Amino acid sequence: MTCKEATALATPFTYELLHIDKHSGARLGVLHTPHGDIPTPIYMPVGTAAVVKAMTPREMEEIGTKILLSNTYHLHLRPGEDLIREAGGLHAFMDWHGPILTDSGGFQVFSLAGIRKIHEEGVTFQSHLDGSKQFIGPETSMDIQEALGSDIAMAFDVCSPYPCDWRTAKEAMDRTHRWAERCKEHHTRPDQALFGIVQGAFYKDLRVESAKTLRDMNFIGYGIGGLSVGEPKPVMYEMLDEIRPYMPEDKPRYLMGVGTPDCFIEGILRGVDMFDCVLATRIARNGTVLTSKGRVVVKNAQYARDFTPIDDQCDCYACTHFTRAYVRHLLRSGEITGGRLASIHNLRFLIHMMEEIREAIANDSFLDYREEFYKRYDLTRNF
RNA sequence: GGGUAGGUUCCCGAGUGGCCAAAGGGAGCAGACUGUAAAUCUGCCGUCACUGACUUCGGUGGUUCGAAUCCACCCCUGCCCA
Repeated sequence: MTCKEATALATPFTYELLHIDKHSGARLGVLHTPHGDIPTPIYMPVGTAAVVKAMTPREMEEIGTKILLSNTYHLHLRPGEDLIREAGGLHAFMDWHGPILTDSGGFQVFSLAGIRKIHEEGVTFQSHLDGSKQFIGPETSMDIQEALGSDIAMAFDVCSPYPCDWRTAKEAMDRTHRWAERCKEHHTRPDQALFGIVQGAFYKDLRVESAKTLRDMNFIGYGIGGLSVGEPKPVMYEMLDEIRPYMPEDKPRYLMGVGTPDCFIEGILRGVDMFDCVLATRIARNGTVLTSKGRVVVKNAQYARDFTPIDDQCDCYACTHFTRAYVRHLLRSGEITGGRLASIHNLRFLIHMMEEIREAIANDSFLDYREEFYKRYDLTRNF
């Protein structure tokens, strides 16, 4: 046994598959991390800049958050990982003592496409903050994530757009695999798990190849990247169906960036364990809330005199104390509290949904839950 | 009473003979948002029978081929003097 293998055995990370729903195949599990256990399936709220926008860690805890996301690229540029290390790591810095997953910066290579150049070595880009020239490669990303001290680090990947021709998708995928190898090679922290990321755009052969290749690299868990980048939902579901047979049963699967209620259900049905998404908090600040009956653009005029809660089925602070009319008033007045209340609600909505889903899976009734959901939830406006 | 600045589409405000249904804000209305360059962005915002027509820039009358823009008088508002 090599030293590295010994460390791997000693790693405080384990995924336990607790139960598989008899009828749907949905997975119920738990991920043990140094900062606590995470029941799966799980929704992970996103705190890009070491904060879930408009929320305090105490509030995150109150709504039942089990794990947060943060971001390598953004924290690297500001305030810098050295400062965060000096502060005692990301957990101490932001006063969140539960598990944290950091995205590698790979998505920013994709979303900030206009100001970067991808080479084999890594990515050179212009800082979106001050225009200065920057570089992040697989090793840099690992160094930053280790300095941040997140519980789960993601490999530095190349996310291709939709649509994307096969050759470009293949190149992005191959590079993702080479970079995954380099990430694994460079990564040292035994108290931090490293997840590889499946790519392959919207080509079944590539997705399968990617899933197999990464499986053979033996990561602790697997991200499924490059989805929900503008493709129709059925296309995404098809990709999930395709790779499922090649995803290790005993490892967690994380569908990156996905976060509408219906995508949760369809993802879980296809074996996904983890999700993250900015949608809930972003649409909240922009005046839309999620409810058990579907989305409600609460800032619209029709709710001016609606003195009922955002969602009468919800137990969150916003729903148990305030009305749609009031939240709408705050949102329209540009009052920070409007975005805060809507964020509290939307996050709680998704977290609570996952709680219900886990219970349904435990009872082998996930298909019934799914049917009920589609019956009551209006999807005519996309999510 | 005298002087002076001004009255523009819901509000503020630009326009000072045709390119003006009239810049730009704001407000309002709606849409978008899926590993957060997002408390952001986009569209509409006089009326209608909407690739066109009609009504509008304090009021009335006038000059002109043509007026929110020029002239006369009137009404109103701010400021200064008495």
